[in-house]
Amino acid sequence: MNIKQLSKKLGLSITTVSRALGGYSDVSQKTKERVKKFAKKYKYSPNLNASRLASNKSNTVGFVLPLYGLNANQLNQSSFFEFIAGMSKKLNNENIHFFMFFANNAEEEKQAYNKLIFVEKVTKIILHNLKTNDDRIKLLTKNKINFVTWGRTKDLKNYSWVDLDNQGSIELIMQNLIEKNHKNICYINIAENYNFAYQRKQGYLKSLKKFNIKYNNKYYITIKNEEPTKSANLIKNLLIKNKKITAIICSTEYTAVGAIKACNELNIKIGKDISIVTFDGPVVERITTPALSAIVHPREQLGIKAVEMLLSMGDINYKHQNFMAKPRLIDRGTIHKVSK
Amino acid sequence: MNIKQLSKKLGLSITTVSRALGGYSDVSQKTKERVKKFAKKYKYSPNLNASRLASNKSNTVGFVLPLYGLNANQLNQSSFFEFIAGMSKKLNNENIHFFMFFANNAEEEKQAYNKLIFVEKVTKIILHNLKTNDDRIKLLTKNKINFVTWGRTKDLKNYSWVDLDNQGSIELIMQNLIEKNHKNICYINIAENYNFAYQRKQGYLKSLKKFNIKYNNKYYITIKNEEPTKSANLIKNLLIKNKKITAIICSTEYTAVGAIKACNELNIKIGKDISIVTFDGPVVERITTPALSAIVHPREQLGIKAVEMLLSMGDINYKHQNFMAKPRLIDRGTIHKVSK
DNA sequence: ATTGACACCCAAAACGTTTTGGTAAAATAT
DNA sequence: ATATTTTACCAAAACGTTTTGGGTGTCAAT
Repeated sequence: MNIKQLSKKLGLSITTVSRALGGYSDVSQKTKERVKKFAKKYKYSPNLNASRLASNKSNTVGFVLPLYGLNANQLNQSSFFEFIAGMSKKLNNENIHFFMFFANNAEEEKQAYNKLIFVEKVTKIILHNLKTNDDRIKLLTKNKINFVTWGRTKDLKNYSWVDLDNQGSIELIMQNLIEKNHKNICYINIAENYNFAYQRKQGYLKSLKKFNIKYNNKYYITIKNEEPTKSANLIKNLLIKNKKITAIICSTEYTAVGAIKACNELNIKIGKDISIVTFDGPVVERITTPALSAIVHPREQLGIKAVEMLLSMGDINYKHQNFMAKPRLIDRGTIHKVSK
Repeated sequence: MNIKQLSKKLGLSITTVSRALGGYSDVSQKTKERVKKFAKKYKYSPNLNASRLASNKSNTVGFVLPLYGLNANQLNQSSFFEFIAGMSKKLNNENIHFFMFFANNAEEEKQAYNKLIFVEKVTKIILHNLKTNDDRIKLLTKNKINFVTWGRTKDLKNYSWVDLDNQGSIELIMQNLIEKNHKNICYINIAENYNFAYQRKQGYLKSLKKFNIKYNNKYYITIKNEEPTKSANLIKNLLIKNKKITAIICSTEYTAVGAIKACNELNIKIGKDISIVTFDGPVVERITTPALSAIVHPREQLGIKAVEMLLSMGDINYKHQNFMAKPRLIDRGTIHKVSK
């Protein structure tokens, strides 16, 4: 069933049918309803290719998912799923399409963005995994693509973003630990060229300052290759050399796996001899006894907000917005009190 | 740059340019090359909407990813990523598009398939998470959609599939365990209405028979809600009541988390007092000391094969094919030898 | 010299929408 | 009663491709 056949059935012109379905005001209420009823009855759904061609609007949000590096064989995949779940909830409601490219390496990722813009002619994109300086922002701005980022660059100019409160969440952990008399707190971060890692470091440093604890550079480690066995060894070394350490904060679930492994091998009791706190790990959180304490973020909400912003960008008087998710610290019992 | 402008630059008709780029034989080799050179030079890429409208071909493979149930907040997300990585490698090469819907519940999932067929007008779909009897196969067959399934129904009639060797992989584990004198082997499965769970059960039973071990119904459990704490409690109970158990096979990584937790809490040493084997868990595998032994599947290869089949379905003399991935058992040291 | 086959090219139609630029009739204002 | 505005509709053009159904010129065979 196409619009021509439908209009014939209705005894109306193609124009009127199209405009009735589009909700235009130059069609009477009565006709609109009749058209919609018929469309439903005959299961008419406009040919998207024709519609997009004619209107020159894609009504599609683009997204590139890297399947390598930070995201490959790693746990934070679940964070993507949550974010995507949020996006798709909003998009399904609004009847907007969602087009995703998958990139198996950096080259494909770059290509994917170009394809989104120049081949798919998508005009709305959600960007994520931001670097402290991110070329993609230039590319999108230059080509007049509406975009919202999930994450931030160091320089926050002229774009809309949603993000976790990276700095705030580590401050929350630090405050909690320090209130329990922890002074020798390790933070195992990932490479700082990811801006969220950079922000978390800032939070770590700021908390130390706030509570008058001297920064000890042995206590701050960045791990590039997150392979758990490797991080386990690093952390083992750290614990052997620095007996004073009473708490470890892990930036990713993979690192937390390493920390657990290290503690097990050294026969250090988690939640008794040492506190471990991690970020958003759906599985590892629950593996130890007691279960790992963790920062939890409403990632789905982030996805919803991002799409909301993106869709409202059509308005002429749209001004750049941002949304920062509130972290929650769930103490499952791996944060212990240290005697003074 | 559109085809009209490009043809003007070339001094050729629109037809010839279109057919040159399409590789038709009624354009001279020389012209073809010239056209392609110009197309590259001026970064011409055909308007997909116009092209699809005119040719009535979508050149798009559809996929529905459920974000609930088995897949939500679970680990086997990584298995999707691997499969998708395979698909996208193949598709990116072939310049075929990949359209994905995300479904947050059963209703949305059903809708998503309908949208793929009737709105997006996709003619090729990859199906997964098959039930032992699966309605979707009827839907697709009825609407003449080409499809390949990842997984199988109980009834294997008239479709092409790729799959893990579920039965074979559990037989592999069983053989390995039994050779090491294990006789009291538990298998923790998930709900049997997923066909892969059903197949694995068959493998379990077959192995027992083969080695003349009597089936003990206390040793076979299915877990519906895979929440690790719950499985941990179930497994704890099991171990307390059945002291003879020397090996546990876990069907999913989440269950393995439960098993690890149970053993830790009961102070049973994994790899010494008890053997644990799991399926394809990228993280949990590596958390224990020694690391969990596991069945590993080449899921990426599965994705590649599925797409290959799907694309070759254009041929008139295509016959249904299937591909079963070979499992590997990686013994990382959690399989111990039992004294006779 | 004529015919047939072949290589190479093209104008126009078609795909199914949306949008433009109207018109006629009805309602309202003068 | 007439002029103006508003309401409700429509024919035709446009979007950028692919496909159809040709055509012309060249070359070899007769």
